[in-house]
Amino acid sequence: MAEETAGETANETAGEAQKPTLPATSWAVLGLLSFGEELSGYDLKKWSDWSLRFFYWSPSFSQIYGELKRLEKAGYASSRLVAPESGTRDKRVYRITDEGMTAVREWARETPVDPPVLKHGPMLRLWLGHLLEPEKMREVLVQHQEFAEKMRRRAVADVEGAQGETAWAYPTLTLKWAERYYASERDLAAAMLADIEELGKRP
Amino acid sequence: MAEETAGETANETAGEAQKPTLPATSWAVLGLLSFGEELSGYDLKKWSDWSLRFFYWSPSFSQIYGELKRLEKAGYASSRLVAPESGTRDKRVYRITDEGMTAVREWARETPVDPPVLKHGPMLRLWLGHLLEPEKMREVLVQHQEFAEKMRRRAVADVEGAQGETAWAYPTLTLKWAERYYASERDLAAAMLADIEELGKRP
DNA sequence: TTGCCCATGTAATTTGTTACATGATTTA
DNA sequence: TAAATCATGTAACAAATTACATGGGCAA
Repeated sequence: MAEETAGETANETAGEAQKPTLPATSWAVLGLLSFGEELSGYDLKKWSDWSLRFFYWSPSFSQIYGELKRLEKAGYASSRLVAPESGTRDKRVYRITDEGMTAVREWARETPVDPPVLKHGPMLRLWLGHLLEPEKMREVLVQHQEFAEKMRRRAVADVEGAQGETAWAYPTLTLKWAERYYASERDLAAAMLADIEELGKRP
Repeated sequence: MAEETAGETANETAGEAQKPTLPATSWAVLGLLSFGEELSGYDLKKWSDWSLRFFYWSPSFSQIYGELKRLEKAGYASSRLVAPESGTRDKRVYRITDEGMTAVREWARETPVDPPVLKHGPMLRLWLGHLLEPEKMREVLVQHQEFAEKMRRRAVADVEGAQGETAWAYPTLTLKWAERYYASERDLAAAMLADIEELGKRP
């Protein structure tokens, strides 16, 4: 069986060096590098934790290290070892190459738009409402609501921090999107709480 | 390094048979079975494709088969082979056990609420706006908008289908949530399109 | 009567996480 | 001066996908 046929036979035509097809996470890491800084794996993790986190899950340290190796092998990034100055251990820092820039630009421009991946644990549990007491359902929703509000606030704070910096115009735009997204998520939880109330009244 | 410390040393205390800690996907599959039907892997995939899909990614066939084996080994589901009647090949069908019911109920009630996992490809690309022409950005957003509207419509259609069936009260509730969620997603894309327009006018 | 889709799985591979190892630096 | 924390990685493992194998019914 084909199972979600998404062909694309990775062909090795003639002698041309074949561009490897990278998963989205690689592009995310290369994207972080595309802003031009020379960064270590640790830096990248930290940065992705507070930027990508709003709309894209932040990969673990170990995966970032792995992706960096892959990107370097593909010629999309180069690295050098930084000698241990006072107060640091030696470490490897990465910088995007010209080919990397070309590749990530191409990816951002040409990749087909595909649906976001969502794994909404709270909704999964509410879908199984026949297994929970209404009280528990409310608890789940309230906690989710609080999470959403917390995220919204963070996005607001970050937007204010980046205000006016034209270099960060697009990241700022996605932060504004995040602000609205988490506001909506919060309101949707409230609406669902109301729906449950309603269901309880006239069964 | 501890890397996202989330301890929980899976201890094998004394002689008591230890409940295995299952990942969310297992619970999703067991949740499908918790409605009481006797179902094959294929059935489950189909059903999850049109129900869970709105708020939880639908696992592949092969993963569902794997989860079923695991659930059976854990004693949460039992299976039997159905002989090939006319027009069918022989197949294995699964049914939830009493222990499975207890376990999934316990999970739904007691598991800590954790944040949804989101991998929003379109936003990732817009975050990298410095790599795209505004025209391309608009294209991405419009396509995402169309996807969201399509999903919203499907949710609406499904809500209508399930109307009134009290057995499906909670699944229906989550469909209503999905309707609003995808409406919001669509509107957020529209708002972002406006923001980009704005950015273009006065740089 | 051949090609195609439904159906049921297993195998190989990739993606991603958690656990572990190591050293240096701050802080109690 | 011991413990917590920052920093940089590797190794082992788990989760999830794609590819492959197989057979039956149906439509051209």
